[in-house]
Amino acid sequence: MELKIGALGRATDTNVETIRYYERIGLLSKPPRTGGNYRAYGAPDLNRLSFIRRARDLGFSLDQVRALLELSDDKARDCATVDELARDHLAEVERKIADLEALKAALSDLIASCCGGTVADCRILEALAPSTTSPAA
Amino acid sequence: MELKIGALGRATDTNVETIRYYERIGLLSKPPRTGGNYRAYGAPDLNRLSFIRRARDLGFSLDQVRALLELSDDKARDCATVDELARDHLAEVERKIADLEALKAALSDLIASCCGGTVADCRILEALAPSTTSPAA
DNA sequence: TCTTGACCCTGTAGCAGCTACAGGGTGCAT
DNA sequence: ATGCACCCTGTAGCTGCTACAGGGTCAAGA
Repeated sequence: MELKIGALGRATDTNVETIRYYERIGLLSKPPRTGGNYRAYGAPDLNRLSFIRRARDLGFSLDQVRALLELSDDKARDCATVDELARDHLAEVERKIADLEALKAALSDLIASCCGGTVADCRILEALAPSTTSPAA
Repeated sequence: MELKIGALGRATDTNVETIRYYERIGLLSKPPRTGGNYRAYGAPDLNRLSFIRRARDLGFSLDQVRALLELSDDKARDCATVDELARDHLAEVERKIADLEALKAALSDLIASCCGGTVADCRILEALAPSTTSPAA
């Protein structure tokens, strides 16, 4: 079972440029080549790339994915590190959500105050503008 | 009232490199220079940069900020466009929150399934790994 | 007067995580 | 023989900054 890069891309829902990029940064190893210098991938590559894509979908950074891959290669190891990585990531996601919630509240306030006049007395722009100091100071 | 770039940066809590960057991309106009070729900013620049920073803090993209600035220059204009921009942005923020919530749920599931063995039977890695097909197919 | 030090200048390269070319080669069908 | 889909390499672009290197300016202190 040999896959060319296009087939691997279709199988994992990954852009071919992205696959080559992963190879370039060492996330995927360089596959053997066919006579015509095409990359020839096998099942392990497919598995590895699928793993990467799932982790990416879950929002892990490439560095985190790299760490997860290394951990999963070392089968005897205690899985506490994996757990920690996931927990750290979860905490990060929660932080982001909190930030966005605050943002959302601020934006909602802004929007609620718009009463549809002209820009000259738009409350949204007013809220963004610096505290009412005369511009020609 | 003249400000050198450092003072403007301190006044608006902005890195000087960022100010120069904003100038380079045309978000701030090129200020006059002193005899020693230093940028000399006035109050309008301070106001404009403050506006930019607040909008950025609210998560507007530089392109959106650019649009807001253009809109606010045209005082006679109907402020519906401003309102629309803000609403679009709010929708975007809400979409991001929803995505992150989904992510959070998936991660929580993952973490809940970890039972602290070795990596060989770590459920987190298992969940990320491709559906149980033999690797050497 | 000289020197130190804080500030300023330009230009370029780097970060994440891809994506999009240009300009060529391969391989199969018609 | 030709067309077309696919592959190759290498490089540059995207967002929104940030971080240099390698210089110039200017005010204060010795």
